Amino acid sequence: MCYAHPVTTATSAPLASRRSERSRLAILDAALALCAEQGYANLSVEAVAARAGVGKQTIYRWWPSKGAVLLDALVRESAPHAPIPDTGDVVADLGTIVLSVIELFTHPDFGPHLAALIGDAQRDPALAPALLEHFIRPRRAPIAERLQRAQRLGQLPASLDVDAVLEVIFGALYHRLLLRNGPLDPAYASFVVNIVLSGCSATQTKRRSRRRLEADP
Amino acid sequence: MCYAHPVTTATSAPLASRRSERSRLAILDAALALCAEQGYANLSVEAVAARAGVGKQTIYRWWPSKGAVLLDALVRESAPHAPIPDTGDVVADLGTIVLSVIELFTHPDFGPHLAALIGDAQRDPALAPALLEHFIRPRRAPIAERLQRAQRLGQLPASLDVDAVLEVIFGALYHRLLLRNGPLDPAYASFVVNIVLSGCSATQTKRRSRRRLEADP
Amino acid sequence: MCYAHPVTTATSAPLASRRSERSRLAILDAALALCAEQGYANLSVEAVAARAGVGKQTIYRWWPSKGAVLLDALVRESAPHAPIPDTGDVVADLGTIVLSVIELFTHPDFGPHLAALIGDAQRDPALAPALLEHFIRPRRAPIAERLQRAQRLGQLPASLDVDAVLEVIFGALYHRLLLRNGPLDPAYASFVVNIVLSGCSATQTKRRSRRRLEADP
Amino acid sequence: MCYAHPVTTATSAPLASRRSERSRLAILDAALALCAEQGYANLSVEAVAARAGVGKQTIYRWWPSKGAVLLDALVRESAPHAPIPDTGDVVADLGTIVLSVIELFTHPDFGPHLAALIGDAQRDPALAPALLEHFIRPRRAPIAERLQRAQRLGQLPASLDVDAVLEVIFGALYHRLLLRNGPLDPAYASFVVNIVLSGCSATQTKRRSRRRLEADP
DNA sequence: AGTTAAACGAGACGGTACGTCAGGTCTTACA
DNA sequence: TGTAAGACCTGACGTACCGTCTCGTTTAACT
Repeated sequence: MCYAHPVTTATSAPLASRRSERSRLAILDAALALCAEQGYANLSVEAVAARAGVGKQTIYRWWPSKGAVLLDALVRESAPHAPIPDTGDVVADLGTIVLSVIELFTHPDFGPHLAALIGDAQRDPALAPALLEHFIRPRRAPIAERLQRAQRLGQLPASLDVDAVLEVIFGALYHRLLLRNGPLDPAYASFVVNIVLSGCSATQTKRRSRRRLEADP
Repeated sequence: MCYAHPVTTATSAPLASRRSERSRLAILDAALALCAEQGYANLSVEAVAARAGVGKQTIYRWWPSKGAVLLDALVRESAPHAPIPDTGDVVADLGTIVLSVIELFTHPDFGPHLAALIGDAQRDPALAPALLEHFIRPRRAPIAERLQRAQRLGQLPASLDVDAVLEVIFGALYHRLLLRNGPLDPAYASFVVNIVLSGCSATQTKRRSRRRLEADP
Repeated sequence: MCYAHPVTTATSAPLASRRSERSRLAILDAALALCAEQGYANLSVEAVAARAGVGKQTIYRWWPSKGAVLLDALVRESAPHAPIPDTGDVVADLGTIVLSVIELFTHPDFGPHLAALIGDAQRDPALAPALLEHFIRPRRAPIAERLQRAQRLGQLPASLDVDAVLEVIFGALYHRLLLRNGPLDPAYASFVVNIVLSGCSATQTKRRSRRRLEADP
Repeated sequence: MCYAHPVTTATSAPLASRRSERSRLAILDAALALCAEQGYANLSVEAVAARAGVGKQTIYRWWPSKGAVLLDALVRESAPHAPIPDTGDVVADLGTIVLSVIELFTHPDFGPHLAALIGDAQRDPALAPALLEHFIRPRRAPIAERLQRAQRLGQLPASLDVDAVLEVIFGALYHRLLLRNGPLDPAYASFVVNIVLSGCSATQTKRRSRRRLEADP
C-alpha cells in the first residue's frame, strides 16, 4: 500500500513481508487524527509514532517522510469516490464531477491537508511525483476518459489534449485551494467548467492565433 | 517596505522609524543569495542573520517569518516588469503577457522560490494573504485592466468576470509550477490562453448550462 | 553615591555633575522593587530601565552592572542600623549585634538579595571588592571597635586579631545564609558567639598547638 | 552517578539505563576544561555540548543546569581525598584536615569553580541542596566522626553539636573563599581551628551567657 | 517444538533551527 | 549635554524534531 518502498501489495506475496498491518493502520490513523487536530504543520513523525504507539523507526522503515504517510492516509480515506457520470451532456457531467471535487477540497479534513501536501512537495522533491502518481493521476484518468468519449461522439474536437484541458480546469480549482483568493463554491465551479469547455469547442476556429503565439520567442 | 508590520511607508512619517536601511537591504540580499544557493527549504532565519551580519532579533523585529523576508525580497527583485502590451489583439497580448510570466516562473532564481513560498503559505496562515496582496494582486491588476479595455471595445463579453478569467489562466500556470506534471513552455501558454479566451467569447451562448449547474446541489 | 565610577560623592563637587537625581533614585527604587517581586535572578538592567522610566544607557553610564545597582540600593536601604551596644558584657553585646544581623539576613527583602549579590560577585570580579568596601567593612568596623574596647579593658586578649574573629563569626552566619543547611535563628547566633568568644579568651593558653600547626607543611 | 535525575546507581539495575557512558564522561571533561579555560561565568551548556561533541539535549536530559554538570564533574574530580587523620590530638588533626581543605580551595582549578557554584546556587534553588548533599555533607561527615570520637574520649564536651562546630570552622573558610578579604593560608587555617576548638572546650563554663542570649527576643 | 531472523516498541544519540531573552553599544530627538 | 527611547549585534537559552542507532522483545516462517 505504500507507494515509496518496493513492498508487495499484500495480495499473494509468497515470501510475505513481516510488516505489521496493525502498526501500518495505527500510523495512518494517527497521522490523520493529528493532522485534523493540529494541522499538517504541527504534524511530526515523532508525534505520529507516539500517538500510534509505534517506534519512530517503524515509520521511517516504510515511509520516507511525514508527507508520504499522510499521502497514503489521504489516498486511503478518499479512495471510494463516486463513479464518473455520463448523461450524454459532457458539460453537465463535468460540472457534476467538479462539484464533487470542490466538495472534497472544501472538506475541513481534506482540503487543508491536500494543500499542505502540495506545499510540502515544494521542499520535498519526492513528494510531487508521489502526489501525481498516487492521488492526482488515478483520479484524473477516468475524467479524461469521459472527455475522450465525448471526443469520439464529436462533442469535443478530436485534436483536443484532454489532459491539458483538465489541467486548466483543476488548475483553477487548486489556485483557489492554495491561494485562497475567493471561495471554492459551485458558482466558481460552473464558471470554470463553462468557460473551459466552451473554449474547447471554439478552439478550432482560433487555431491561427495559437500558432502565432507558438512561433513567438 | 515591509508588509507585515505597521511601519509607515516612508511618506510623511514625522517620527521616522529608526530602522536601519543597511540591515534591511543586507537581510533581503542574504535571503535571496541563500535561497539561490541552497533553496528555500534550507533557508533559515539563523543563516540569513549570519549571512547578513545581523542579529536574529533584527529579522524577527521586522518580519514575522522567513517566508515574509523572501516575499519582500522577491517583490523587490521582480518589481520592474515589462509594461502591459496593447496591440489591439487581446489574445495576442495575453499570449505575450503569459509568455513573460512563464519566463519568470521558469527562471531558476524565481520559479522555485515562488513555488516554495506558496508551499509555505499552506502552513503559515499569514503568508497567503501577504502573497496575494504584495505579489499576485499588484501584478494581476494591470492585466485585468487590459481585459477590461477589451470588454469596452466589445472584444470580450461585458458581463465577464475578468478576475476569474485570470484565475483560470494563472491557475493553469501555477498548476504546472507546483505539481510539475509537464513543462511550463510556450506551447502550454498558448494552449491555455487560447482555450480560455475562446471560452470567454463563446460563454454567452452557453449561459443555460451554466445556470443549470448552479442550480444543481 | 555610586562606588564604581569616579563620580564625586555630592559633597564638595565644585562643578557638580549634571547627573539626574530623579533618575538615580528611580533606578534604585526600581531595582529594589523588581528584586523583591521576582528575585535577583530575574532582575535585568533592561527591566530596571523600563520600570524606572529610564534609558538603559543611563544605568550603564553610572553603574557597571546590575549587581552594582542593587548594592547601592541595599546600602541605602540598610544604612541606618542600630548603634553598637556597650553594656560592659562583650559576649552579651556581640550576641545582641549578631541577633540584629540575623534579623537582617532573614528578612525576605534583604537576605536573599545579599546572598544573590555575593553569588554574583563570584562571576563579576568587580563586585566582591565593592561589596567589601561599601557594605561589609563599614558595618563591621564599629563592631571591631567594640571588641577592641574589650581588649583595652582586658576582657579579651590584646594580641587577638579582632577582624579575623569577626570573620569567623560572620563566616558562620554567611555559611547558613548561602548554603541554607540550617536555620539562621537565635540559637545558632548564640552558639556561634559563645563558642568563638570563648575561644578568644582561651586562645592564650592554646598558643603552643597553634604554633605547631603553623609549622606544619 | 548524576544526582538530579532518578537514575539507578549502577548497582543491581536489571534493565540498565541506555545512557551513554562515553557521552557522560565527555560532558564532564568538557565542563571542567572549559571552566578551567574561561571560568564558570563563561561556561555555557552550548559550549559544553560543542566541546564534548554531544547534542545539547543529551546534557539537558541528564542534568538540570550547567551548575549540576559542573558539580558532578567537581565531585568526580575531588572524590579521592585523603583519609581523616587520627593522631589522638584533635586540634592537630583538625588543623591537618583544614590545611588540606584550603589547599583544595586555593587550587586554581577548584576554588573558583566551587565559589562560582555556591554563587550560582543563589539563583538556582535546586543547586544549593545538591551542593550540600553531594559535595559538602559527604566530605564533612567523616570529619564530624573524628570530632565525635574526641567527644567519646572526653577531649571535647559530649553536649557539643559537632556539625555546628564544623559549620563555624568551614564558614570561616568559605567566607574568605567567597568574599576574598584576606588570604586562605595556613595561618588563617590554624587561627580558625584554634579559636573554635578552644571555644569548644571552654564552652561548658560559658553556658549561662548562652542561655541568656537565647532568651533574648 | 525449537530455531532464527525480521520487524517491532522504546528511546538515547548528534544535530539544526527555532523563537526569546538579555547583554552592552550606538544613534536619534527632546529638553 | 544629559536623557529617554529603542534599534542594533551578539550569544546563550531551553525546546522541538530530525533521522540514525542501538537495545531487548515479539512474532512468524522454516527447520
